Amino acid sequence: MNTETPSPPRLTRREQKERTRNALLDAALRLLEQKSFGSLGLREVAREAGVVPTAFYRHFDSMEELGLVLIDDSFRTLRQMIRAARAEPQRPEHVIRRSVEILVRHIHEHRLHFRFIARERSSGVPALRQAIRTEIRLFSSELAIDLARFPYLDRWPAEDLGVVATLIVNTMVSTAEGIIDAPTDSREGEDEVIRQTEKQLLLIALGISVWRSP
Amino acid sequence: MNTETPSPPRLTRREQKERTRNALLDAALRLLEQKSFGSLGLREVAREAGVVPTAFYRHFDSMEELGLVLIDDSFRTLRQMIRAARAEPQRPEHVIRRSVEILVRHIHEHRLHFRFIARERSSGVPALRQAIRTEIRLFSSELAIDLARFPYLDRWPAEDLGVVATLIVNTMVSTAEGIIDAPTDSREGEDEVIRQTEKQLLLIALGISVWRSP
DNA sequence: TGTACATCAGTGAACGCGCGTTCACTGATGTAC
DNA sequence: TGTACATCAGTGAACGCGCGTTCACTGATGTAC
Repeated sequence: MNTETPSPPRLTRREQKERTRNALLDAALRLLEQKSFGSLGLREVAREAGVVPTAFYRHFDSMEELGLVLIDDSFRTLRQMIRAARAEPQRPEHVIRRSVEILVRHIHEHRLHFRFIARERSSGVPALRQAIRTEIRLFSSELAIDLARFPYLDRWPAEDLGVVATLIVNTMVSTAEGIIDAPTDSREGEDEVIRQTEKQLLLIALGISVWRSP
Repeated sequence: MNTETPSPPRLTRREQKERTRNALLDAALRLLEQKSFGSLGLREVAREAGVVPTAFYRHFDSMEELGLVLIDDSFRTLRQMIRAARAEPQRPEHVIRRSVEILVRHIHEHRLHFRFIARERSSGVPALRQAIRTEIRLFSSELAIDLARFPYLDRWPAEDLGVVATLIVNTMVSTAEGIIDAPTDSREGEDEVIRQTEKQLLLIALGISVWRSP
């Protein structure tokens, strides 16, 4: 005898709605592997998500709103990564290697998010571009604060810390782009990118060590 | 009495064709200020250029072909800039300031080209992205050769020169993006970008001066 | 627990529109003699 | 120089298609009693 109730509602209305919403977001992310957000259509996303076009409007007012949510999600996970990285104790001589390692792992785990951000950072959709710029600037500021915790750097003027932070973030962004575009199967291109990034960061660190603010 | 022939053909067929072709390229560049190439339509470009959609096919097989021509044109003028810059004698202590100055002037003179390149560098149209990446890589290689002319650097391994060149080019790309997005009227944002770039390049130069290849 | 009603996520038809591409054409420019 | 023909850049009508958005709907889930 089957003791389970015959056909209990597996999902509440709320859960089902959440599920469809995520299906739409995931569908968009998947399609964004191949094309830019500006040329991505509402019907296209709905089709990929397996719902009828009009269902889209139950979740988002427009494609732009969906795009902003994607940006939000992308940076949320990125911030989680940073928080985790900050929490673990770092021996100074390993900071570079370890930071690059964490970044690379995170890129692999959130490849689609990173690809989306990298692509739309300079895109033609003003609202998205603006939102991403703001997040990256925020990110630089936080890095500047982290830098100020290092001995010697703690006496630097905020402006110079900002300049250095921006340079480091730019380098990290290039790294991300390099890894995203490297073919998934071969690890060679990726290892090359990693070595190059480490050298670049080392060069910057050396520059910092002899810097005298003009 | 009018001594001029009444209605001589002002333009040969060839010249007229060239003119329309340029009108199409210019129209596309103008439209690309507001949107990405991937979402730019053939009819849109023809309309902006003042010709009928079908006339487009007399000049390009597809939008993609037009895009590749735009990339070609953009980098052609960039290479002219570099050649001119290389020709003038540089005193080492002014290299950074002078290089940034030249770059900034060139960006102003070819704003639309730069905006296009900056936008499509990470875009969703694979053929264009690929073409731009190739050009930028070429550009880095040339810079690496230039670097090898400096005393001290001439004894560096090619790989390390490449790493440094890439870092410098990345920084210059960021600068270009910053200047392109700064509002045209106010010079404040732009001056800030310039100062920041100079500091970043100086930091890199300092790093170079104490670098020992591991 | 059972019933009667409200809510609302997802459906399906319909709309007007701009798209890329085809085709036969026109008339000014170019060329051969 | 003049004439007769060839070339071909740009035209305009037409096509089928996918788009974003509207609307009235359905039927399962939620709620009040």
